[in-house]
Amino acid sequence: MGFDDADPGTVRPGGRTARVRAAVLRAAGDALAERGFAHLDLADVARRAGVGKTTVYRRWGTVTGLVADLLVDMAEQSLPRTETGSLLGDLRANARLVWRTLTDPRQGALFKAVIAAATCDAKTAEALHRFYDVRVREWAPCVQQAVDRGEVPAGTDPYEVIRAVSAPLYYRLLTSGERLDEAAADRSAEAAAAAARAGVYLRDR
Amino acid sequence: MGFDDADPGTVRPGGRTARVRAAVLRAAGDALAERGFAHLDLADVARRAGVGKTTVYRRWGTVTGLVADLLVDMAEQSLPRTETGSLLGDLRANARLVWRTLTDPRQGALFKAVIAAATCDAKTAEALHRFYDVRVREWAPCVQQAVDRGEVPAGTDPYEVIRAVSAPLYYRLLTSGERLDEAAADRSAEAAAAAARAGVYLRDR
DNA sequence: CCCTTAACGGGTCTGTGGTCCCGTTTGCCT
DNA sequence: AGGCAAACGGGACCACAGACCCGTTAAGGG
Repeated sequence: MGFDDADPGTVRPGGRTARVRAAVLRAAGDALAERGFAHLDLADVARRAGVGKTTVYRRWGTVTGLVADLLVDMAEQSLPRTETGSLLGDLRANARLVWRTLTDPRQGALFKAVIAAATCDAKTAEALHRFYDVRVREWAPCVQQAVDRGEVPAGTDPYEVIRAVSAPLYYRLLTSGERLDEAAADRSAEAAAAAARAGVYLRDR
Repeated sequence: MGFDDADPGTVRPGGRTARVRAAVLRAAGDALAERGFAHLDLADVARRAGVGKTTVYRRWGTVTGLVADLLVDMAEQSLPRTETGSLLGDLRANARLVWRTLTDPRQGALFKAVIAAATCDAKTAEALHRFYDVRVREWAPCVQQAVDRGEVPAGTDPYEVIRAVSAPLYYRLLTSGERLDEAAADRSAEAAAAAARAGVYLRDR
């Protein structure tokens, strides 16, 4: 007795299994970016990946399940942050990175789709939260450095500052028809820096 | 010859037609809040509304089409803003209104679903943009009043300030697992006010 | 207060997204 | 290197979302 049968792909993760996963996730990203979350068909993903559709259904089961795994994969490939020596410079670098990502045709559409998927399924939402957690952690140190330099008050919450940089860009992407431009990115960095200097992001007040 | 046949519901918009629309939109909102965008079934909406499913398919056709009409309806019922006499007070009132909306179980889920739908269809996205445009326009005057009072520099873009208040709340709702609390609402209002005072939202620089 | 016809509703049909079965390939352990 | 079973692949199968047909109800104009 016992739970002999684990999820497919966990017992023999090497060789073919890994190749199949890579091909399917790649295809899923493409399909998601091109056709959007609502029109995603797992059979189409299988076709693009050159894989049997049974395989996709067996290993991922649903669209949201596939997106969740895609997010795990995306979280693993984190880009390193750049350091400029000032808080505003660092935040601006971060804002422009986000801006470039969201305005890139493939990436922008992909992020929209992934966010849509996360609103429809708890597991996927969890994966999305992890993804952003990784990104925020990567950039948070620049705020601590600013505290050490005396640019912002001690006790400033680094995570809140970093999130404040991205928030306006995502909000605009999702709720506004206006084009995201570089000026918007710089503005969001400046706003976050100004608020941080003013002590808005101090912990427990 | 000619395009005699307009969209259903446009030629005889009174009486039964209006009742059906109201019932269906109400049911759609309920279903969307309960089951989410991905699991929305038009036949289920019809059942909840006490209406034939043929009617729903004929008038709205697709899930995203229905959501788009729901957004038009939502945009029409705009709540009046409150005035407190200071920019920070007004922004805080706005932030708390958004916060209350997003943390309300039904409304919060509904907004998530509606945003998800908008990422999947251009028409729906258009409707969503209009919805937020209405909301932002409703609140923008408080920024102009702050300019008149000398609280923020002349040339400050009112729309940018109002959007800056909502952005962190929506960003957190969508990308973070953490609970949205009143403190977060107040912080977003303070951040927007601080950035506005610092001249971050000045037009054309 | 009719008459026209826009709009609704039940019933039926069909295309396709998703499941299942079973034979084949290939990791991985000894 | 050999063998066991994990994972894959093709294709048949099934359930149901969504289209269609046609008879019924009730707006709205004269």
